[in-house]
Amino acid sequence: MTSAAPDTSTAVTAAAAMRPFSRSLPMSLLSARETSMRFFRPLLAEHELTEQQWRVLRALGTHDADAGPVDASRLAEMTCLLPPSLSRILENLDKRGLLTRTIDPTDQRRSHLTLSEKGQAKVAEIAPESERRYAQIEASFGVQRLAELLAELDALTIALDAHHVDAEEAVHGDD
Amino acid sequence: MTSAAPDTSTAVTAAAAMRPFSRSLPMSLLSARETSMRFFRPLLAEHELTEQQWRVLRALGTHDADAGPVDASRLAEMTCLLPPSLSRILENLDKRGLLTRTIDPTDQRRSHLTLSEKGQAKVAEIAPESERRYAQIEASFGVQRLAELLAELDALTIALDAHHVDAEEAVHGDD
DNA sequence: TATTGTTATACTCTATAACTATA
DNA sequence: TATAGTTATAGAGTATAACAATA
Repeated sequence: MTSAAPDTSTAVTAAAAMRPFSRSLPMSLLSARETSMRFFRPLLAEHELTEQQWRVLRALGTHDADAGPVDASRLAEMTCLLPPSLSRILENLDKRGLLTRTIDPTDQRRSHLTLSEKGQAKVAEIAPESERRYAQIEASFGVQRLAELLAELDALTIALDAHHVDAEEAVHGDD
Repeated sequence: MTSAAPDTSTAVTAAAAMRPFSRSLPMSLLSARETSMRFFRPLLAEHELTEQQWRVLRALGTHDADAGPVDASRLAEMTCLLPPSLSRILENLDKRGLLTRTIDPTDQRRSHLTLSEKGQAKVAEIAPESERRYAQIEASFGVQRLAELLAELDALTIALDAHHVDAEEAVHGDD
């Protein structure tokens, strides 16, 4: 190679130095999520629910009451939704009568969010078919194998979250 | 239980019968993706790229030329984008001079999509810092452990995709 | 007649900032 | 002063259908 080589040789080299697109974690996670969501999207569409609305209903529907009441901040974290997005989803579900909001007596800024009876019925209506489709996923990949994959995914999330908590503390540490 | 039991008892039971929200595959995949994307979002924002635009650049940048040219259909599949979304992203990248489109001589409906020199330079500019952040993920979770997780994710995607290919064939089988 | 890709349309979510009410 | 939650705003992607050009 001589100095007559075009500038782009650097670019090509550097791009080629990246891990292949197909072997990147975010992409593998997205592909896996897309293929798994394909099992559920038609079902949600039948019930006129977006994925995000369903996440909220589902989170509230299976929330363990022993774990304390759910407020908007906590629900946003659970469902991977930003507060403004959640706010509008809650407004929508509230209008449809699926949601009950009660103000926290000890802190009037907070609301305790629960499913209304209608909301519980909606989840109950969808649950059997949802579980049936989930069982197809388990059957295709193996129940045990899927359980191990879930455990690894959760371990990854915890490991990486710790990373960001560190970063956040560093920011506040400047105060 | 008597006939006096309220209707909602069924609802509550069925909702409780669902797997916990935190143990559902789509949710675990989403959480894992969110935490991993947190490593890259600030970087992409610095370069004024959305996640989806970056997926396209990245797919084209590391595409193996031996695997044949990339057309829009194939790129949509690779990047998990719907054709209309991809169409606008390509328009955007084209306007920014990052993209080259050449019409397939053997089928004039198709375009062959590649990075322009500027596009290659853009990817090369971002790649080192992107790889640095990826290395942090590997360090947090373990290189080997992450590789195994990726392999399982890809196996899952293949297993579930086969499911949908079957379903699609069944539809066309009615013709 | 089917396929590739774009355009049209309506809706939803994302993201950031600003704001209100409460603590 | 800080926090919980909503509202404002701009922008982008999602999803379906309809369309033009090509095969």
